[in-house]
Amino acid sequence: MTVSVVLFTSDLRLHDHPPLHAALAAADEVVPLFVLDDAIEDAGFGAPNRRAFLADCLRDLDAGLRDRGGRLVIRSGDVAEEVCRIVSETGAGDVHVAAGVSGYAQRREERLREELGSQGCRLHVHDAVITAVAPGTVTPSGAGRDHFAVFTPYFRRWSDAPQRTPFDAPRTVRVPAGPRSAAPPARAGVAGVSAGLAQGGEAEGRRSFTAWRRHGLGQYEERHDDLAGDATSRLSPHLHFGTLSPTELVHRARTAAGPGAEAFVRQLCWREFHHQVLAARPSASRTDYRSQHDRWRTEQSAADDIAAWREGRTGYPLVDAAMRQLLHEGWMHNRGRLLASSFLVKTLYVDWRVGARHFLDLLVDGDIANNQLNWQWMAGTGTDSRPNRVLNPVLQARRYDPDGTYVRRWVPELAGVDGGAVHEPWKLGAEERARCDYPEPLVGLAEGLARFRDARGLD
DNA sequence: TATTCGTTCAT
DNA sequence: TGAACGAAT
Repeated sequence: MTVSVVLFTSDLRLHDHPPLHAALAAADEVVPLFVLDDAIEDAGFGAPNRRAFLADCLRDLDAGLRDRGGRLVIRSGDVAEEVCRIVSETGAGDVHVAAGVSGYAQRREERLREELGSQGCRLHVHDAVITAVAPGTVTPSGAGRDHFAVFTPYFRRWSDAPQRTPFDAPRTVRVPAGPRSAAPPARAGVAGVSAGLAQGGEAEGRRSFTAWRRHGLGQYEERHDDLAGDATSRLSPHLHFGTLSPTELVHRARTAAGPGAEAFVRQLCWREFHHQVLAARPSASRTDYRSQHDRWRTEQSAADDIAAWREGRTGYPLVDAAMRQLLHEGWMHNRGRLLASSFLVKTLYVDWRVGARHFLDLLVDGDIANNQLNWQWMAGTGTDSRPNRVLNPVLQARRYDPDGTYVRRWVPELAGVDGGAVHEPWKLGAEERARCDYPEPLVGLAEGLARFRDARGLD
């Protein structure tokens, strides 16, 4: 009787799962294992919204495995130690895991390789699980370059890269009776969760994608930047936890075809672009990818401004609406993310790491590669070739929330102001102004711009 | 084969 | 403005 272990990480699904597929093909029995890693808690990355979503995912994965005659084995502690323990309990000869890109994932892989090797157990690291195209498989043609720093050429090459046909979910999974499992964590047991947090799990992810593909994909190109329309796929948490397979999404979007599908695939590629940058430069999660020699304002020197930004009371309605959506849902519209991050780094001139940390504390899809590199993009220290652009929240509001619906949805103090006037409450008459309990702008846009341009040494 | 240069393009 | 590419050298 041969036994293999499948270590689930951010790939909490049964459909299109190469490690599971390989393990089932080669062994009589498989131990599907998930380890709640103490290291993640200690590092402060166990944000309540993601822990709650993760709880949904683990319950659903366990349910899916039980439907197929198996179960999920859940342990907590140190990942490498727990894997080794399962290996010695079951006599497994092989461990399968998806390749990851973060520093954490790379260290985990190294430790597994070392410790399993000394136990005489083989480690199989599978590419193209967390991304459709594995980082490093597509590189610029010039010598010595290990990753793309510009999106468009990457997109072209990524689009031409071969992709496997998605695997079906297995019909049956035989799990040895021995290994004990902790009960799957309950979402209800997590404190501090956003009231409007989405539900996790593969079944929910597949249901969402199917519905959105039918009703949202066709108009995605025209509508994805419309804040009030809320017409994005909202699949980011499922991609983060791997309850949906990027390979399958690309495959099914390409089958659907059309401009909406192309625009959607392009966005999926942005995620992979950031993954391949981080895989090549793991330090970009903490330090400037391309330094502009900033002397950022910090947690200490800009405490009041930062608090106002976090709580959604900067006095700029669209920024505040976006920040309150984040607090309430643990998720933010992508256009809001760009605007809110530009405001913090460019207008308030606060260190991008402060903003990135706040987003990671709340975002259910909070992902090191996407979050940190998008923040660096907006800070002008990332891969943007126009590092000094500043988004004007009023102009952005006119373009992406022309009639103010998004603002009124999230900023109840302004719910009584009609139309686009809601974006400039400082222009309201004294009487109407007095009726809404809404703050004055934290800083003038011209003043913020001057500070930024001065700090960057621009004329 | 390696370097340079013009062109394209950019969340 | 700078990255990427491909053509020219």
